[in-house]
Amino acid sequence: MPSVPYSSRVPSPTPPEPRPGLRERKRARTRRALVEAATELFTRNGYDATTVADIAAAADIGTRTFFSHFASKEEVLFPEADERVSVAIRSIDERAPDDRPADVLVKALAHPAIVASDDLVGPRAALRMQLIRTVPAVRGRALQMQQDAQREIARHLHAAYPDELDAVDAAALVGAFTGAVGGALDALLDGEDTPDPAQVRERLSRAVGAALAVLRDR
Amino acid sequence: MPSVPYSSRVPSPTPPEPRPGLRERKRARTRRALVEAATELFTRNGYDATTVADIAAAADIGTRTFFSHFASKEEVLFPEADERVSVAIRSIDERAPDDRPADVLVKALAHPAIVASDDLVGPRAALRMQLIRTVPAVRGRALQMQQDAQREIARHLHAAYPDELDAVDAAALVGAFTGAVGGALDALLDGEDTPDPAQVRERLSRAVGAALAVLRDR
DNA sequence: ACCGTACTCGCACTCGATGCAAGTTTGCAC
DNA sequence: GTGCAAACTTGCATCGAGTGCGAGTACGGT
Repeated sequence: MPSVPYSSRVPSPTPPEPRPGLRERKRARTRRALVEAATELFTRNGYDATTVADIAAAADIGTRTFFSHFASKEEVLFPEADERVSVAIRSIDERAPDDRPADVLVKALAHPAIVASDDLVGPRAALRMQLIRTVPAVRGRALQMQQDAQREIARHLHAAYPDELDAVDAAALVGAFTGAVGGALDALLDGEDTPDPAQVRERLSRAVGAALAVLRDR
Repeated sequence: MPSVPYSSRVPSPTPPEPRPGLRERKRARTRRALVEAATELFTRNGYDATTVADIAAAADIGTRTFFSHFASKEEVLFPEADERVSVAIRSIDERAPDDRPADVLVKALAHPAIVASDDLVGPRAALRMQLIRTVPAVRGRALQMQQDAQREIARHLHAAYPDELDAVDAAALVGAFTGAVGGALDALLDGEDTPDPAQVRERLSRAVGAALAVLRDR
């Protein structure tokens, strides 16, 4: 199995890991070194001016090896799986008996792990957001990941309400929600270089609420 | 001004074109030849197996010239500006006096030019849709275009209702709408290879309606 | 007929990405 | 420990997308 990033060989669905093992620890360290080197170089010299060879060299790793950890240059900006997706999934699975589909989504959005998510703030997240807004390749990748997340969530929502929502309805509902959040976030961060997290969250939930309200009583 | 596609120099907002001129006609013909050659080759051999050099050769044009018509290989799949965006904009500008913001969007969605849009059907559109679903680079590009469209529409909606919708609220509202449509469409075309246009449209509007209804009475 | 400009196109080059075929290291038996 | 297989790293060669440059060609206006 050549050319496919090795990480994909170790899905590790539920942690039955009594001990990571030396090999895996080394590998993780290398991976981390690449992420850090990339962050540093992107910040200092910019995304386009930084080559994959630069990153590998800075991490003291063969250029070829970079691609056994990350499938592409963009990938190094998204080293961890999106926390928010799994939170949304869990919100669906652990729904209250009398929750309507839309309630589940609203509650997921209010979930602590989502509200407190560092995806919007934090040192590396700031760089990520900036690059998403300025580098086409990165933006494209981010949008793809968002669409994948939507599909996944819609799948679960449909499974949770098989009688009331078919697959298409569920996708439309999830799309409306994530679309509202995404649109608001996009507008909200438009001119900002260092947004205040608390303020963003406040403004975001107001805007989403307003959008849903407008839809409700039109 | 090298390397920037020449087409971007000719936005031509409103047609004051008394005569295209030989030069422009030639250029347009070349462009068309490239699109057709690309369509043909993509269909026959697949996207990845077709190089830009192949396309240019098939159109009997220098490889270098391809990039003076299209900024990238993906671009050749989207030769004309998205009709739907301008329709949505026009729907906003020509709104009825008592239309609420959401009404405007709903009406735009029902607009003939959108309902009858060949973006989902037609020979080239089918190829496009298939490649969007299978080739990451194409999907990324399509999603970027959709986000650009959302921003544009939100900007106009905000301008049309400056007192009731600020920029963020407008973006959230438009995001909810387009998200619902996009999500439904994505799910709807999931397994289909040759979807029936009429049926798609019918099912689509039902799903979007359902999503909005669910939001309305949650 | 003349000239400026718009466009074409070949050439050389950079960079991201991949196949291949060694090497090297780890995990696991015995 | 010894030995072996699998996991991982790495250099090398190669391909294709995309760009700067500079020379050539054709159109458009005078």
